[in-house]
Amino acid sequence: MAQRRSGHVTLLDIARACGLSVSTVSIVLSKAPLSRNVAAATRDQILTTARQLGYHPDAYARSLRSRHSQTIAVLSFDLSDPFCIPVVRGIQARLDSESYLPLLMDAQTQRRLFDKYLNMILERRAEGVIVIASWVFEETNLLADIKKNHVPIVIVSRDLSRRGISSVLVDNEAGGALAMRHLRDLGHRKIAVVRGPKDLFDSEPRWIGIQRAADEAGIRLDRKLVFRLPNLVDPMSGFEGGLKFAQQMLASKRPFTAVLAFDDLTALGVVRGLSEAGLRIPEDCSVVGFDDVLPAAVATPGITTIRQPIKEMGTRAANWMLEALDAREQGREAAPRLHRSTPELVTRMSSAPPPGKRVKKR
Amino acid sequence: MAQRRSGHVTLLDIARACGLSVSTVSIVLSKAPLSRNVAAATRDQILTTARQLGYHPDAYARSLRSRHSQTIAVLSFDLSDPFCIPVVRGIQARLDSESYLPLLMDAQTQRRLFDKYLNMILERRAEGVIVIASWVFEETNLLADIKKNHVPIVIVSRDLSRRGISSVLVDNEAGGALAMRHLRDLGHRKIAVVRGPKDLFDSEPRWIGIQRAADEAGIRLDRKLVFRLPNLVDPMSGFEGGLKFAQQMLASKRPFTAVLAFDDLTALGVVRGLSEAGLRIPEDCSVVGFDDVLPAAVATPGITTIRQPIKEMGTRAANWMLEALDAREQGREAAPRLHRSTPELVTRMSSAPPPGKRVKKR
DNA sequence: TTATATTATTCAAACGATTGAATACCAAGC
DNA sequence: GCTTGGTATTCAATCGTTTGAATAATATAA
Repeated sequence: MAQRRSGHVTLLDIARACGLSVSTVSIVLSKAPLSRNVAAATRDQILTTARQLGYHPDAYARSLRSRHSQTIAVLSFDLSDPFCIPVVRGIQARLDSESYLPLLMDAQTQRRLFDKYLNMILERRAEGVIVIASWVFEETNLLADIKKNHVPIVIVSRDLSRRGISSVLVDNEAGGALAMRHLRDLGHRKIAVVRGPKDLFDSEPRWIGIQRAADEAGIRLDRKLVFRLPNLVDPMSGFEGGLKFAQQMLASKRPFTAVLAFDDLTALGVVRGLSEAGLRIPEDCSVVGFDDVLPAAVATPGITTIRQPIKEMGTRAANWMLEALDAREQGREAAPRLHRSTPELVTRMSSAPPPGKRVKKR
Repeated sequence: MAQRRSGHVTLLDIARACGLSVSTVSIVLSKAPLSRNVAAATRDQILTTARQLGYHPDAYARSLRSRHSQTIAVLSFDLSDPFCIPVVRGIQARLDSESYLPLLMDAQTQRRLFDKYLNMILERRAEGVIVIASWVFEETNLLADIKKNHVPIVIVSRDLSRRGISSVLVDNEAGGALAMRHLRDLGHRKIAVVRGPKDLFDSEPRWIGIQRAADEAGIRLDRKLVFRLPNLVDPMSGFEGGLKFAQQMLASKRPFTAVLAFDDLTALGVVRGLSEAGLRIPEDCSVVGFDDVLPAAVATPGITTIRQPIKEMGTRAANWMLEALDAREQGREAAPRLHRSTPELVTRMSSAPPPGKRVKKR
């Protein structure tokens, strides 16, 4: 384990140990085309000495020279949101077989950190950026710096395709409608709704879908039973919002037999609020969420929800990124794309026919 | 936005645009000591041109030269485990003010990925590694390669201090005892236990603490009501294990009024299993978890649990890392340390006195 | 025997930044 | 007029790797 001035073993160390030049060693260790006419004996000698000395090529030197960082930045707006991890998993799954390293960054819902990481992405010469963000945050020129440097971008959970950025997200409107239709099918007519916060992209289309399906079913939504979450700072605030609004619903004395929540955490908050008031879920009131994240699945009763194919969305984003990188390699510029994944109803235990209308079993 | 052969703006671009040498530009932009005797006019000119051209220093070139990657790797055994994120948050919180970038890596409970990332850590010349791992995985020489290269290591959630690695973890034994004493205080005598899997470091000490507290309270644990989780592959398997064992408990026909679960996900599984059989939590049976992760807090009933100060543990780990880096800077080698955080009982709604023993309110 | 190819290895110039040493300029001191 | 001492800027080497071009040694063809 020969150590030199720097703590790490370099090509030069190996070259010296073998009595060869740095070039030869490099050619062999990086499996360059030329290595096919390096004598087998020499090759073996280099390989074994490298192993003995514990050689690890310096990614910095290599990237500097080769002009490839082999890095794809994954900038998440909030890693503590259970939504993000499956996206990341999907990305990792696709990137695992490639030689790219996903560079995970967590903006923690803070604009300052978002900017800071954007800057690091540029400095670290990431070859592409996958952004997981539902924020609106006046993003007009947030990603401008990235685009200016011709770094391909793919965004998950937000439609920026008209700004020229490839986007993959769930069909929120269809999802909202799906949730509403599920409640209608069960026989509910009086439905409370907790809408998402203003600065979240998903909020509006989901609400539109809900209204559309309500109209189609001839259900009139009681304005007093429609709430709107304040801006979220972390996943817990969705829960707390749901809890608070559940109390308000009850306090309003308006009749309702089901609650359609903006997302799963909100739904869990609603369940808590209603339960504390002595209501049983789903016997006295149904609750439906959105997303299908882990906490919704492991709660009891399990939350009926609209599933986003989260992991698949991540994989798709990674796939597009690889294609964009390929295109750029060939001098082309990949055209921005848009994909709306189809949401899916996951029926768990938090929804059932309204009280006094037990038509289906359970 | 002058682009050169590489897509990025370099010092040379700025130097040319200003009619100065690369050195001067570098000195100004990197705020080197020499910059104090660069004429103010020159300085301004450089600064504004840099901004205009959209200059971002190349981290690779800089690190290669300065021999500092400004990177601390954070290798998590499974990011989808709700335990990991708060640790990461704690690390980020401490590192945010420093110029170090946390390089997040997710081994997804796969040995192969763990190795792969370990290798990347070396290649990317991370200056330190914080490992979040409770695995046993015959780690004898897993981290050997890292140590050989004199990269400081701090491990979270595992005691490797006798192997010379600084370790911060919760006092599992105290936590186990705390949980048991809580149930005893409520009046429980017949308690089922779901032990952790063999290859998880936490399993044994928690079990020891539970037994110790049971002994002290004169509680005899019914062997038929003690279960052991199989090895976990993801957070859901804890849930499924709890669910399955709850069914076995009931099938065994042995009497019990409380369940002490290995962790929160397991506790949630137990709650589900008992609920499906018609038992009410906590009226008919109490359930206690361990860790205090998000799903335990947002479930209804909220899970009574033993809280680990997870974020603080992350912060401490980061702090030690910075100190170790400092020490190394000065040629010293920081001595390995060990900290056992004090666990704390968080009383929620899943625990209450046993049926027929309603002594306390509620 | 000389030219030509093939095989095995090395030279040397990058990549983009940093930095100790060098240079040029100019004023002041003797 | 020559040194001394700032001030302002540049030279040139360096970090560890890659790679097109060059070289050397050997084998094959003419």
